[in-house]
Amino acid sequence: MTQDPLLTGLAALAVDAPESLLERIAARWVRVPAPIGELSVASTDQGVAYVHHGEGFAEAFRKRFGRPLLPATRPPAGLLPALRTGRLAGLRLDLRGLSPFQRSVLDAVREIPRGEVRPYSWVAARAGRPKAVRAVGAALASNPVPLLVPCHRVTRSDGMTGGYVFGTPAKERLLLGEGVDLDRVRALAGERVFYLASDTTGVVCFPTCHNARRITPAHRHGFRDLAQARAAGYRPCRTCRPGQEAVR
DNA sequence: CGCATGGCCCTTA
DNA sequence: TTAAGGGCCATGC
Repeated sequence: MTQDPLLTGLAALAVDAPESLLERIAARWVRVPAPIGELSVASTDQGVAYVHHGEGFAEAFRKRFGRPLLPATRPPAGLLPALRTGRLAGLRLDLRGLSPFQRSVLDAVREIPRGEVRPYSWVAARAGRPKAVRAVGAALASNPVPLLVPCHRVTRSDGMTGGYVFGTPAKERLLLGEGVDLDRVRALAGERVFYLASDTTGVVCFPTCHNARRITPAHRHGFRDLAQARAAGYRPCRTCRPGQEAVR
């Protein structure tokens, strides 16, 4: 018998745990529709922690988080709109457990607008680690919340699609669904064009930047690298911010 | 111009 | 503690 108040308190909890304790410890899961098929989504009391596609959701969750998993009665607030519109407003994410580097990578990825793509090197620079390009790839490979943090919008600097947690084909389907003209990106890359400039605005952009898409053909100029664009008198677009990545 | 090869750096085993 | 390897990148034939 102990009179220790802490121990007696803990013993009481074990017998009669308050609902809040369960919610602190366990995660809740739901299945929701997405453009690439059904997703399994796990949330804690802090927000969405895990998005899974395909088989083996429960096993993968247990292996990664090691906490109890219970069914939820409904999707967490903001999840369905976020999947539909790509807007995260009103949706909380639980990204505890990620390293500072991973978090800064995901923060950078969240800057990429729907319908546009950026290179891995751009993400590395925005995350404050311009040379950690491969590490960005590794960090995105373990992105716990794909689609919500849109890592499918990060593509290779040579114009190829690059890898994806849910497979490259899924990545391409998502991008096409958002209106990214992958054929055009590839055609430009085939001509070694990775930047587009407008001689009416004097601005140079990534090809998928919404500003670049409005350049009239007569005023459009393609560049292989930013140095050449700068030499021709163009300054980087303040929206898509080319030049945060390493020079080609 | 296509391919190979170092380089880089964060994570995991 | 260290070593190996990854959703990459730039260079050099």
